[in-house]
Amino acid sequence: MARKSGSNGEETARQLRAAALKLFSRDGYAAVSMRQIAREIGVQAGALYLYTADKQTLLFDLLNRHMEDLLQAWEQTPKPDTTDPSRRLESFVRFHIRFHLPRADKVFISYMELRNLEPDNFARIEKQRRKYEGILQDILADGKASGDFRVADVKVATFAIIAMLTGMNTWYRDGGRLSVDMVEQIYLDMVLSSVGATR
Amino acid sequence: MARKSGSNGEETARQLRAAALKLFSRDGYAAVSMRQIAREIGVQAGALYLYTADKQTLLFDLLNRHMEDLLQAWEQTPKPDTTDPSRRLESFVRFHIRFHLPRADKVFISYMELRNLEPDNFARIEKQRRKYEGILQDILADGKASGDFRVADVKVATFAIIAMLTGMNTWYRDGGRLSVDMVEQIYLDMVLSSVGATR
DNA sequence: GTCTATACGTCGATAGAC
DNA sequence: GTCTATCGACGTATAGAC
Repeated sequence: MARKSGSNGEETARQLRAAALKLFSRDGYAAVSMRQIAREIGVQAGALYLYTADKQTLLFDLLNRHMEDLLQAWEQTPKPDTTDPSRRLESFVRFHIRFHLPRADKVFISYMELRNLEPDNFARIEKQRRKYEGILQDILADGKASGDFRVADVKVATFAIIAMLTGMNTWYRDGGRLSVDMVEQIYLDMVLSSVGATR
Repeated sequence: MARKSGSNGEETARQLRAAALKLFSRDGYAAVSMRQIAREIGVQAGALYLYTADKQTLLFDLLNRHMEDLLQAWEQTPKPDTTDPSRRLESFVRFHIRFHLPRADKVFISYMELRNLEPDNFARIEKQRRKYEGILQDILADGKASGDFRVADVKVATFAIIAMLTGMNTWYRDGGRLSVDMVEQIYLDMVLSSVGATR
């Protein structure tokens, strides 16, 4: 199974994605060269092309994997055994925070480097993003219909809540003043309040 | 006063900033070349260096001017003649939306290109940003102290509200489904609710 | 699987003519 | 104030040796 030498196709491919993620998130896609990425993992620039068709594909793979992981993680999250919109919203908010907080780099490039995707790749990522937003949008729509939420516009509320939650990544740091649990509770309270959820 | 020829120092400098803003916001600082900017305003690349020391200074000037405009605009905004925290928060929210919505490009690069600032420049912009956030933070702290707001953590609430509001720029387009006034009212309601403001 | 070498283009910035 | 010409460095990507 494993190769005998210090090199291994799968392992190098993994290192390549890790190095690209690190450098893209720190310096930005356009500012990072294939030479830098190669240096980071200790190979020559030419060798990278054994693992990726080109730089653009490397970026797309990172974003695509991230969105697939996100959607799959939601699928596999146990759902509350209730139709109560407030409990469903709570479940979504807690999931969102717990998925996004430990993945700051991936979340960051998924937002910042969208414009560096070629049109076809951009469309594919956007489709996944809309699917994720649709989860929240459905919860808000149900809560509005049932009278549990006071929401003037479901689409706007969806954008507002996602922006609020994802903004957490810009300031949260491990070992800071607040624990993940505390932050989670604070944001949960604000989100529920913002849609007038009965508490 | 005005020069007689087709060229004019002040005017060219203005065109330079406008072209840089347009291209940086569309393609990103790192992806835009000085040659592209020069082509955009119809001069040669070398001529740009009459108006800016280098590319980095050009970026810093854009961000610095934007932050100065923001802080100055707030200074000049009439304040409600009341100490009611809800009215002060309303005033801030309306100001934020009306200032940011028509300046999508500047807001965008002020956030996206922060990492392309050299350390000294970054520190200066961050200082201005913190000053702006302090305005909201003070309002929330006062509202919490007076019992008008239910806010678990003032700093977190500040970040959450600014993220929610600024996120508007990622989706709002002129001539869309909702007018500025409608969007303003929707966000205002959500912000007030999120801090449990008495309404 | 990784290397060296290289093709070929573009970069930021400067020098000096006009 | 703008131009042309140019420097030296670096960019992505490929070819072919080992």
